[in-house]
Amino acid sequence: MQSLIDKKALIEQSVGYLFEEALLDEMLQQARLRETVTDETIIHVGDTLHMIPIVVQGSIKVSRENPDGEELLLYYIEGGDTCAMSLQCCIRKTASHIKATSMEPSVLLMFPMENMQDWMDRFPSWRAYILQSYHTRMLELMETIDEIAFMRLDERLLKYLKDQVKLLGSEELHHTHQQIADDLHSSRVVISRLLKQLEHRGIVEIHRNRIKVKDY
DNA sequence: ACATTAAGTGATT
DNA sequence: AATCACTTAATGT
Repeated sequence: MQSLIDKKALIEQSVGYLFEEALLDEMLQQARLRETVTDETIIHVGDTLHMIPIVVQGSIKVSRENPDGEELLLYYIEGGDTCAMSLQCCIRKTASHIKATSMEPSVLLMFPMENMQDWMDRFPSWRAYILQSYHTRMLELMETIDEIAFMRLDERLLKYLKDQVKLLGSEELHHTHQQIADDLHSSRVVISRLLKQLEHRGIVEIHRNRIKVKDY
């Protein structure tokens, strides 16, 4: 079966080095593949999750969203990583507090939440992986808080652009100013002006729907 | 040619 | 740094 072979390869390459054979075998049996397109929302605020995702290809951004639909980007998840928050959400069947959006065409492995308690009990490597994930997310969250609290918006914008370039693997970003403003929880006008400044400093080139980061 | 959407700008708070 | 009100530019039909 073609899909089974693909799945095996994907599991091997993305998390093969993390887990023991027995767990990898079970993962192969249980995994469902999910492919996403750019800007597809994977998890909405308020969703209850039944599967826990591991990102194998591409990149996902995780944001906070208030009832008015205003957003703030919290952190990114890329290859081999999971969002530990989704685990708690799965097990306790509580609504998600975050929104997850794929930033590029991505591939996720989805595991039924029925396995979670069992895996936690039987596989030390799985426990370690989940704890590690919590820790990493916590550090990233602190970094984001620092940025919001201590950096000026123009510095934040520049860091955002650099992060996006690194994550997407291209210095050409196909974002509108409005999208950037949403991620940083600012306004389109302000982002346009700051981008213009960066352009004058020779750091970026601005085109419609396209920003080239030259100097990073 | 017209409508729609993205981006630029001056003034005000 | 945000918001308003408006203009200009790019793109789709």
